[in-house]
Amino acid sequence: MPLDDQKPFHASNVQTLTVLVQREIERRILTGELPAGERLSESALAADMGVSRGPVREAMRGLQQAGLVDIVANKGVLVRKIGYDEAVDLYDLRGSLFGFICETMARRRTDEQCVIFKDKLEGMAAAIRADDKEAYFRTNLEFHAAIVEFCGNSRARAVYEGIAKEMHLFRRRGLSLIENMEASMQEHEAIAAAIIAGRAETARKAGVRHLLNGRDRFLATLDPDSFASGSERRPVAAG
Amino acid sequence: MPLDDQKPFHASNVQTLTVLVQREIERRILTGELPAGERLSESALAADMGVSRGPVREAMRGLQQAGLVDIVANKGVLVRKIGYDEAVDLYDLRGSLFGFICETMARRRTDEQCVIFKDKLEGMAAAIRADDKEAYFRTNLEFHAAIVEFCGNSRARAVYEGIAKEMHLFRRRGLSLIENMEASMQEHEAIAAAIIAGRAETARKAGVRHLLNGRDRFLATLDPDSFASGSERRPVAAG
DNA sequence: GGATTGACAACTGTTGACAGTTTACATCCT
DNA sequence: AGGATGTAAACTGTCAACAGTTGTCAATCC
Repeated sequence: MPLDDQKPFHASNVQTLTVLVQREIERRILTGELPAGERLSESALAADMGVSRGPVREAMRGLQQAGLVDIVANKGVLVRKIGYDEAVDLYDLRGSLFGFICETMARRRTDEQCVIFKDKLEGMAAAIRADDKEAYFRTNLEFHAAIVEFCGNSRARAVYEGIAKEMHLFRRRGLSLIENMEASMQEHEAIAAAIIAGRAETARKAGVRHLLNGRDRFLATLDPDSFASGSERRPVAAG
Repeated sequence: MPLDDQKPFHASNVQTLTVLVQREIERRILTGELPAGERLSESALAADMGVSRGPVREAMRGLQQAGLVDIVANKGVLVRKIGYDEAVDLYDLRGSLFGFICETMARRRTDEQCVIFKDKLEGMAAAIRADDKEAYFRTNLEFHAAIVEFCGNSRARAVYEGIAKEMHLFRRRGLSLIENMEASMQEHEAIAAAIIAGRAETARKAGVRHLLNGRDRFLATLDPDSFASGSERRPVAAG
């Protein structure tokens, strides 16, 4: 079982190979180890991980449904390649989902959640005072994760996280640390304030705006020609 | 190949058994032929469809990612059972998605789309005048499908349709024809007017409201105890 | 009588092998 | 020389068999 060599005593090997394989391939895709557009060979992957082709094929089926790979009959499986327009679409969709999640948390939040929530916020503020971009990046992730977790709508959470993973397929060119921490922080404070106050619609708008701002910041740093090297549309749309 | 016996001349059998099997099982689940909570035996399904277990297992993996079944290691696969709270969550999420889709179509709509769109609307109006509930139900579906297609955000469309499928897991108790056609029609007209006028935010709100009204109409017809016969939470939440 | 234990049956997880398709390459014809 | 054609290698799709686990049921022990 070459996938996890160190096998703790009673680690209860109740983990299917398929799950392990899927997780591993997903990791390789998300880290860019397997770049977008790459053609994946079942045999090669199976041999590389020391398993047979069955689990690999099953894992592929899961990754396809998650939108990380495309499967073409009798040809193979390709790491999905996302064009400019699709990237914009994904940002918009994710923004809408995040807005919904903020709105939902604003409706359902509990007191203890608010406490933890304020903690994350303070963590980010501290990172700004220390001018520690790395720490800000980390607490920023925690802040977002907290919202998504606390919203309490588990299906929304799963969909949101799926879209987020999918976006790694194109965001992996210069892993944008946040440049303008102050602006980002203001948006976070607006979100947090609305959620804590229980103002659902305000929270929604703040959440959407935050992610759309992120979208624009990202697209601004981008030469559109760096996209669409595949079979993609041009930046006509989204008007 | 017992699944599709009639094989047209050059129908290019470039269809994987896995896809066929997945579609068939999905159909059985969506029609209620395989009820929620049912335990699915790979061997039985494989034998029933005249294929081996491999394609069936792969299909299951896809259905799991789609949220239609749960897979438990070494025990089997269960048709997913959705509790009351989860149903509410799904309605909310779907409503938000539909709002986003309406908003997006309002931004991107073309003239010819508007023409087709008005056609569907007129079809519904005609069904109301004829007091033909069945026809209204059908054109209603077409109306919704048109919006989802015309919004142009293919990922949003896929996610939305996935959630819609998932909701068949609990909506299948009395397949609600629309009782109050007039109220429903007014909401449709509000959506259509906003989309045609290009008022994105208005369209979004109208879309969300339409689906939330549908949610409330559905929940009202429901004895909460008819749910949650599984391992589910109670209607405590959503406050 | 009730609980525990052990064996058996059924099923899932995984593998290796076979069949059909695609793709690349070398050969042949124009 | 350039293009078409046929062949072979590589890979995917599918299957049948093996190994390991789970759950059941009966026999045994307290």
